[in-house]
Amino acid sequence: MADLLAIEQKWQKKWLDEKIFEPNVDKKKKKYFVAIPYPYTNAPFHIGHGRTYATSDIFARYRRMSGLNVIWPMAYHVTGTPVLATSAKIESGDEDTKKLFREYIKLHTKNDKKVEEILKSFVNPEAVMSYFSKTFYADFNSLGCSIDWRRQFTTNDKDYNKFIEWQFKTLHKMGYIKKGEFPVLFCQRCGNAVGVDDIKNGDQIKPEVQEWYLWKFPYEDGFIVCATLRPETIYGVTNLWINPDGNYAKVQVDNEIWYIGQKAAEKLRTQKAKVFVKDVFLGKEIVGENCKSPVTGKKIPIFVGTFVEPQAGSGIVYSVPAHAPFDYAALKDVQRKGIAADIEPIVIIKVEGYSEAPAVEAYNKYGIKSQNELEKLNKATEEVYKAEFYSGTLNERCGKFAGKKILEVKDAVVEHFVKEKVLDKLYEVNALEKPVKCRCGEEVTVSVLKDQWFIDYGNKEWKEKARKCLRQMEIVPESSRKLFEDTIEWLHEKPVARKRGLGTKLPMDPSWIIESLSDSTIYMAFYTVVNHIRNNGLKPEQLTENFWNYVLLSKGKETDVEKETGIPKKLLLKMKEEFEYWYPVDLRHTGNAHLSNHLTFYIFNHAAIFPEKHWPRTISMLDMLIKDGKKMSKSLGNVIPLAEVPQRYTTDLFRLYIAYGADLSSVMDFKEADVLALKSKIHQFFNLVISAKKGKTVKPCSINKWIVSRFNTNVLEATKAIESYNPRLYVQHAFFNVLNDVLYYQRRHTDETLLVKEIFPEWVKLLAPVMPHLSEELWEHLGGKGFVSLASWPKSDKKRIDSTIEASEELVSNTTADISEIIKLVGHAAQKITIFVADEWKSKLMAVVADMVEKGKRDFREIMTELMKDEAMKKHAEDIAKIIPRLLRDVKKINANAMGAKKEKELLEEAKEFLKEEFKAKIEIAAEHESREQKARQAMPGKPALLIS
RNA sequence: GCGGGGGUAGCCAAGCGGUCAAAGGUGCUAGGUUCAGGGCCUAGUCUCUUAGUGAGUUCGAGGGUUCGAAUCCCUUCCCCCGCACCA
Repeated sequence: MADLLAIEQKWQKKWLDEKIFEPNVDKKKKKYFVAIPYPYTNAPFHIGHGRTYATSDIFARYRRMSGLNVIWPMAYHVTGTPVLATSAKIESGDEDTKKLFREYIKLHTKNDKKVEEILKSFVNPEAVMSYFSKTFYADFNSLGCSIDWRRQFTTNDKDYNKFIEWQFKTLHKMGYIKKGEFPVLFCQRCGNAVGVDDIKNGDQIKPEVQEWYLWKFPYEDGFIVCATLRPETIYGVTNLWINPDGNYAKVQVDNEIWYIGQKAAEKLRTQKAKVFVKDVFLGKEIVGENCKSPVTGKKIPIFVGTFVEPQAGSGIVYSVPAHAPFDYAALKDVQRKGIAADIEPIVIIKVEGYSEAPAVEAYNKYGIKSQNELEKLNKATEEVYKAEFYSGTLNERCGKFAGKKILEVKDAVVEHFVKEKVLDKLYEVNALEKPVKCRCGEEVTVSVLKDQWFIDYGNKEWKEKARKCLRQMEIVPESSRKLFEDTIEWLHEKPVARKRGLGTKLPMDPSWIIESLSDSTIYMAFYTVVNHIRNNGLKPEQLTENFWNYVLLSKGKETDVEKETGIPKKLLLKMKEEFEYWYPVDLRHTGNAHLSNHLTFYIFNHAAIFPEKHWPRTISMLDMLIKDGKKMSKSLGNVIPLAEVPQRYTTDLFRLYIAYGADLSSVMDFKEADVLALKSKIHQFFNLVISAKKGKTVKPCSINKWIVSRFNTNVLEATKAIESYNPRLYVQHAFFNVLNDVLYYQRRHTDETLLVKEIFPEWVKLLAPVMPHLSEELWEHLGGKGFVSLASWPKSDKKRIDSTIEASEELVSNTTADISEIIKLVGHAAQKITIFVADEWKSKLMAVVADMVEKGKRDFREIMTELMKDEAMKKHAEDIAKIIPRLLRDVKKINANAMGAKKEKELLEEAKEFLKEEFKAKIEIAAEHESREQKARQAMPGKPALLIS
């Protein structure tokens, strides 16, 4: 058995040695830029990464063979906190971390002493980065990836920093970067913002920032503050509800006095500049008093509401009885006690399908009797809110907002009244389970960060540009487009910088570091020039704003830039030329997990900075990879490192399995048993090609025409599949279908000359994208010139695709199958097999019926009449009358392409030897009418009758 | 909650108005093979029937459109993913 691993290593070395994947600007050739997200350097690759990279390589190799000048560069992402965290943990002697990384290192290093040395060096983040970039390089190569390695860099390199600074200055000038307040989940003890990962059971309890709106109702020396999620209902307020036994406080908040729940006052401490409790009181102490509506100035009384939770929101709620079932229920309760008799629900929302006041209607419908019937009230509330939200419109009582749809009015209301200083916000930690605690044990709060830097994906013009960019792009799979559209819509201000981590300093404010999702959006442009920067020893300070403006945006004059930076004009021109040749990115291929962040940012940032001609072309995505039905995870111990792939399976086998195992758009379940089952197919293929014998001449015969036709069909289909980013279908045609055809061909025909001379060289090329190593080896064996990786993609010759000949062979193979079946039923081997070919009139019959059914005529009499117009058919009238109903009942039995009795007989005669061999029996072929056998009458076009004896 | 994707034979997974009892793989069964080493080939694998081209019931469930539906429409149940400051 051939040593496939050795073959693979041999070719990987040759590819690198001969630098065949290092393309240069060639204006005669169309370029194709493949840019796969650079990997993050704090853990080794596993086979999940392998799925992304193997499929990328298939696309890159295909494009290269189809004549494009393909470039696929690669770099390393190191910005952010994870690498720092790793180093910190190693330094602190964290045994779990050490153990984990020791295992990682062992994947590439056998020597134990060396392993420990490397591990020790990891206290330095630089060492972690450089170590993983080296192993990544090795892994990419051992996967056979056709990468141009001249352009590698890390995102912490000085020149890269300069590039990112330029990007952010540019965005800042456009007004897309701004400063503002921002609420975050925060741990007071750690003094840090906390993400889901930093929170105990964070992934399960799903902590989030809940935003409450606070309406300020003027009262005495300040305001009574009510929390709501529906600020637009303010016009319908009749009174306030307060829990009589709840703890409340008179609080100084900045320069105002607020009357609010004590718990709320605590929450405000981390959200407002100044919060000072002046006095405390129980809810009942202000029951019966009045405040004023902040929008109408109307008198608003305060009543007892036992349903009010003092800890939630501000601990005081306002009542909108017309639209909130809870409020109406509470109102009825107090009215029963003879209080508030004069209060009537104020209707402010018009809702389709509801009477005047939806809450009143729901209250009656559910038969609610008190504010304590939580279950019914919650149901009623949900129903009313939904209806109001989707089909409600504010009515004439709502001032300048009258006539607006609820769906659209909220933001406008908020914006207006925040300006009027009667509406404010309160943030609260919300989660499926409370309290929410940091890993350190401290309870998580919401803090409002002042002076936070944002990137404003909410900007209207920018969104419009992003939409336009998306519209022009090809999205694979197309079904994901909607998700992109939605993401573009909901994205808004995103914090763009942090205080911690590696990365580029924000040029507007160097105390901040640009966060790592934001520094990786347009870096593909950097690939096009980084080799020149490095080869010419350009210094970071030479890479000024004007330099980038000139090279990447064609702004300014080279002489001016030369003067400013000292970079020779010639070099500037060269870099600009290179950028303009390679840009835009043609293909970005990555996991669909990146859709709602990275990939959408990629679109946004390109749309902002570059002119339309440099906007990205195609994004293709793939789903994740799981192993034997389970997610791969360290804790399950089922992670297969990519570094083990060559030894464990051989690379081409892995690639074939990855490409074939699942559609890109679905989750791939990696089953080792299936991979190994495929192994035999690869060996079969390899041996088939390598041991085929070549004769001198090819004798024309129909089976030869058949294999040529079939092969051309498969080339056509395989090409279509790979063009539409479907590796699975490509492999099915290029590998499995061709293999099956060749095997069948060999049964039918012993001479292999045609295969060796015409089919195999093309087949090997066809397989080169998915199995590049074996293809190179076989290409060489077959006498191909140069590398198959650089050979031209097989062309499908449509003239040689002959559906008649394929159908003819189907007659033979179907007949073979039928014979086997009957032999099996008979239970003994056949001595003589008689094949009766259907008479000519049956073919005519088929043609006529097919034609009529095609035209929508399926009436028995009509068809019969049509057939009887033909004199020759009349004598078969009785048979015809039996056949037609059968055909009509089951349209697929109509053989519209019947080739005729004569042709059928010829073909079977030609296959006589084959059948004889196959069944070791005497074969006789006869026309239906030549025989008296009853069986003979069963013959139909394309389906001869059989008699076995 | 909002948004997206999906439910196909023992399992995985294609198909997305007729050529569909439904590709391919895997599992299982039978036969063959000068086949020792996780081979290879052929056939079968919803039910019944039959010396094959026959009948019935299937593609989460229930309705509908159509001469015809796994494929289109409606209702319903179930599963997965995203909702950010985290790479």
